[in-house]
This record gives sequence, structure tokens and C-alpha cells, in this order.
Amino acid sequence: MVSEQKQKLTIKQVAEAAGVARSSVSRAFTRPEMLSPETVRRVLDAAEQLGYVPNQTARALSTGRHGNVALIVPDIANPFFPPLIRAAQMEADRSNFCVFLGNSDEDPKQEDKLVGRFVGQVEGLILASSRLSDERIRAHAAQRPLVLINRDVDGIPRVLIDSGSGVREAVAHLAELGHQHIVYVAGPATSWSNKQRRFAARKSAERLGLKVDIVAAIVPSYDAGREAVAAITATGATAAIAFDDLTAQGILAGLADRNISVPGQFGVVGCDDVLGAATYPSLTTVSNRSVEAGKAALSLLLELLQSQSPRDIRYVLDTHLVVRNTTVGHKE
Amino acid sequence: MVSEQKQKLTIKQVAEAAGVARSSVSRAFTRPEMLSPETVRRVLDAAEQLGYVPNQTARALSTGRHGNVALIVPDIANPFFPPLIRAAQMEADRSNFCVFLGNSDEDPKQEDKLVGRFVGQVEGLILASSRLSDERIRAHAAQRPLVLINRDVDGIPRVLIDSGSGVREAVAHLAELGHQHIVYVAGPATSWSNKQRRFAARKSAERLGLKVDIVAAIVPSYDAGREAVAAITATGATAAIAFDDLTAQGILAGLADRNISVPGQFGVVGCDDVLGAATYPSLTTVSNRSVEAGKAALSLLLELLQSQSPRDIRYVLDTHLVVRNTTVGHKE
DNA sequence: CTAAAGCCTGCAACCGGTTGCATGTCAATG
DNA sequence: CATTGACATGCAACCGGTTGCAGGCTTTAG
Repeated sequence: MVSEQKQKLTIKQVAEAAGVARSSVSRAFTRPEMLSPETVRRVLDAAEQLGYVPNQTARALSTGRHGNVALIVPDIANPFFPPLIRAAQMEADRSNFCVFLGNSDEDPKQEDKLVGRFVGQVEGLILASSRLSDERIRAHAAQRPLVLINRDVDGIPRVLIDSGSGVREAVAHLAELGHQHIVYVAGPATSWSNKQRRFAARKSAERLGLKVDIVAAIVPSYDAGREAVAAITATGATAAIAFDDLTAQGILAGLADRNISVPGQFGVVGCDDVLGAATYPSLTTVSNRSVEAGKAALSLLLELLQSQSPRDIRYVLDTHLVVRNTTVGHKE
Repeated sequence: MVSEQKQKLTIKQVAEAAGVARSSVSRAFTRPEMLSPETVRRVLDAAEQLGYVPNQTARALSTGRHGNVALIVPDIANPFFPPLIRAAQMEADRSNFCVFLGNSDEDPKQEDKLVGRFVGQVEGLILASSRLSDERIRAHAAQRPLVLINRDVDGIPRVLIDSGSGVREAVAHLAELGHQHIVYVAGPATSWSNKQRRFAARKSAERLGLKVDIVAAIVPSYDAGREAVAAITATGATAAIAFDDLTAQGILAGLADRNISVPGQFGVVGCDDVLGAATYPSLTTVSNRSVEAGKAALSLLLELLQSQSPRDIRYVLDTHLVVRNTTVGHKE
């Protein structure tokens, strides 16, 4: 029976109950092979009986291992992240790690502040789509093992979702459909993914002889996409590739406001495939590997914690175009 | 200049640099009013110059305050939770608290395990839509301040989103439209919200003289909703109220598969308003107060940590029906 | 001018574990 | 039978702060 004590259970009471030294109790938990099986059993029994559970904080203080990691994302509410967070969290769980979650709100200052708050209590951190400067990232990485997701900084272990491949497929797809002038609706300037997508769009459009314009949406959101439509139509393009699905969804709404039919008069492609087929028309988009990315980043971090090998790791996941109904007509 | 030292900075070095005792350094940070302004400045300068930052773990060990709270949800990827998590996290942030995030995966065992893992490192916990038994919740609440979201256990501080009010409005709305037989598509059996919604649906349907059937979807998800459609149509009802928007969205898909038009032949109402107007037709649903709930729960918890007053708090947020196009025709 | 009252600051114990080293026991070995 | 070594356990220092208490110095009151 676990008695409802006032939380006063320390290693000392267990030691007394089992008739051994405090150190033996400690070892019974952490290195039982050092003790005789008989002693281990006696200690464990006493602990069980008292309802003792080792104090994680005290342990962390003397060993330096907290069993915690931190994960910082720009916006939890952006549907790209929850599956990633979930995957990371479950992976951490398998190794009995706890994860701190931070929301930087797309703000480098806030992100910096969060890192500072977390760093003293974790063994390592993961920054997803970090908005920090390379310099700050390097500074933090010097303090603690650090893994990046969707951010490419030399020498820092990173997991990258290569949306370039999917975007190239998207451009080719649009070209095949006869579009000759497209627009890329950009996301946050500090976003690595955005740079990558913009570059891929421009590059492959040029190669295929398409004209391409860039329109900025700054913050990736439904509203930003909706507002960007004025600028988009002003370019005279006949199709848009948006930084992400949320933006694309906003664009769809903006086009509907103007009675421009999709895909008839205008084609739209998203990125990240976070909406499933839930939009109307269902969104053609670039597939997402966020679950794998979250899982990979976490296990990479744990691996780094084990072997202090500071190898330069760059793990890339490629993507593909998922064709739905915002580029090609349905039911025709 | 912050030198790139090996993390060896302790209170001791600062004490030496400033020419004071360790205790004075400690006080300079925690209770400057106890020291002469001159000393405080000297210590802070030295600390600044060395790049010293107090060790949170050591501090937690002696004070018992970790500055951490834990938040456990059944499924991060369920769009109901991210805004709630985000709100909670930002509220914690305002008080310099760090938040551990746990994903119970809808599994009581897992939830229990997570609580156990977190409890040693946090000052308090928040369980959102807990799947634990009342008994377990009480046991945990006895150890640490604990706030529930969408779970009503006597004596445990709780924040409840009263979807009952919105569901009643939904039933009235359907009755007004002429529906005489509706079905409630249920969610997880252990979910308080589910019980509440089912009860409200049944009760107000009876009062208005509608026939009501219950169909189970068990796990709230798109797929579950889609699969439930067979059972739904089998009842002969002409409208459904789903446990949540995800389920409702699945139902829309299932109905489309069967070429049943919405809202013409069948009416659908969701709950939680997590999809905005993104479905097609846009979903009539019950509004959600998850952001407020997250924020309220966190600040309630922090408040409890301050004043050890074990009052019985029950904070209720009411909801309303948001009428869109899955119940009444659009463009007519 | 002396005593009482503050105000600062340092000492040392403490939070609850972990771990290097020393000690003691017992069996294997020469 | 004495020596060596393996093994099990205890001692005490340490992780990096916090805090009750006491002492020294200055200020205020008598």
C-alpha cells in the first residue's frame, strides 16, 4: 500500500528500512550489478513498500543527466507541427525522456529566450524551423547538443525535408497543364523551407521556360494567403504555388471571393499536405514528411547524447507532388 | 564578452570575482533587497561579465520550485488541442514557467506513466480531456496541484468548456429545419465532453420531440467518422451531430461516397469549430473556447501554486452554435 | 557617551541523490 | 597456512545553489 505521506520520502528512509547505507540504495536503482542480488531485492522491496521514487532533480544535479529535451517550434497551431511534435514526443517517450515544448511565435527574440530558459534543464534541444540567425544557433549548439529541423547550418546536425523535389514536380505539373506564368507566394523570410521552395520554383520554372513572379505573404496563414490574392492576380499569372497549405487555403478563399474558379481559371498548389483532402476543391500539394522528421530528429539527438561524436550530420527526406483538384479539373 | 567556457560557471566563481560570499551572490539574484545596492551591483556586474546564469536544477533542489508545469493531452495532432497548448504555453511563459508536454495517445496507462515521469520535475500539472479514472486523478491531485480541462471531478480545480449549451442550440436548429430523427455520433467513452454532448443531444431532442439514436465512433478521427456513416444511414435519421469536427468531416466524406447530398438530403453538425470554414460544404458546428480554456487552466494553476488555498474551483465556458452550410443550403 | 536597534554579510547546514575510495569478508591459489 | 584478489558495502565528499542564524558595524535614542 502506498501511504499518503507528505512527500518526505528520501533515500535515507529507504536505507534505514532496508538496513543499508544510502549509497547502497542509490546503487540498487542505478547499478544493481554492483550489489549482491540479495541486497538489491531487500532495497527494492523496502522502496516499493514505502512507495519511494528517486528524486529526479537531485539525481540531475549530481549526474548532469536530466532526462529532458526541449523542442521549440515557431507556431504549434500551424498544422505542420503537431504531427511532428507528436512523433518526437513519442520517440522521446520510448527512452523515458521528457520533452519541454516551446512556441517561439515566429519571433527570434522569443526563441532565444526560450532556449535560455530551457537550456539549464535539458540534455539537448531540437529547433524546428528555427527563426534564429546562424550565429545564435551556433552559439547555442556550443552549449548543448542541438538538432535542427528544416534549417541547414553547416556543422550542426540537421534533419531536412527537401520540399525542393516536390516543388519541382509541381512546376513541371503546371507546365504540362499549359501554364506559362506562375507565381510563388512566399512565406517567412527567415524560413529555410521558404528559401528552398522559392529557389526550386524559380529555377525549374526558368528551365521550363515559364515566367515566375514572387509575392510575399510573410506569415504563413489563412488570412495572409487571402490577402495576397490581390497581388497574385495583379501579376497576370494563371497558377500559384504557395509556401504552405494554410496560405494556399487562404488563396482559395480569396479567389472564391473574386469569383475566379479553381482549377478552371486558376491553378493552386500548396505545400506540406496538412489539410488532407479537406479543402474544396481538394488541394494539390507537396507531400510532407513531418512525422518522420520529428522522429528522426529526436532519435538523432538521443544518439548524440550517447556517443559524443560531433559528426556533421545532414539527414534529408525528399518529397513529392500529390495531385488533387486545385490544378486539374475533377469530375470531367 | 561571454567567453566560451566549459560550462563550469558556478556561484563560487562569481563570489570570488566579486569578492563576496556565495550566499551574497545567491541573494543578489533572489533577494536583492537584503543587500546593499552597492553589493548587488558588484555581484551582478561580475556575473554579467563572466556570463553566469544560475543553475535551475540546483535551485530547484533546495527550494522545491522548479518553475515547470506539465500539460498532458490525449492527442496533440487533434486540432482541438494545438491552440489550447499554445495558449497555455504562452501564459506559462509570461510567468517564466517552462511546460512539459505529454501525449497520452488516448491511453489511460500511458497518461499515468507520463504523470509519473513528470511529477518529480514540476510544480503542478494540467490534464486536458483526461482519460484517467476519477480515482487516479484524485491520487495524482493529492501529490501536486492539478488542474483539469474538460473533466469534471468534484474537489479538483477544473476548467470546463460547456458544449452542452451549443449542442442544445444545434438540436433546436435542426428541429426548426424540420428534422424529426437525428443521430449523435459519439466519441471516446471516457471523455467527459462526449458524455456531456450526448446527454445534451438526447435531452433536448426528447424535449423537442425528436427521435435520437446514438452511433459510436470510439476514436475521434476522420476515418472513424467516415466508417460510422454506414451505421448512421442505417438508423434512418436525417441529420447527425458529431462528437467533434474531425468526425464530422469524416462523415461528410462518407456521405459524399454514397452520393448523399449535404445539406439537401442530410444535415451535419460538428463540435469544436477547429476547421474554420475549410470543409465543403462549410461545417455547421459548435464554437470552441479552447484558447481561453488553455489560458485559464494555466493561470489557475499558477494561482494555486501561489496561494495554497484548496478551494473547489469550477470554471465554466459556454458555447454557441455556429451555423454554416452543412445544415442549411447555401446560395439559394 | 552608552545602549538598543537595524542593516549587511558571512558561516555552515541543508536539499537528495551519486560516486571514488577505503575497508572488510571470503574464497581461490601457491 | 598465509597471500592475493574479487566482491560487496559503507564513508564522505560533491553537484550548485538556498537560508537560518550569528556577528560586526553603523545609526538612533536615552
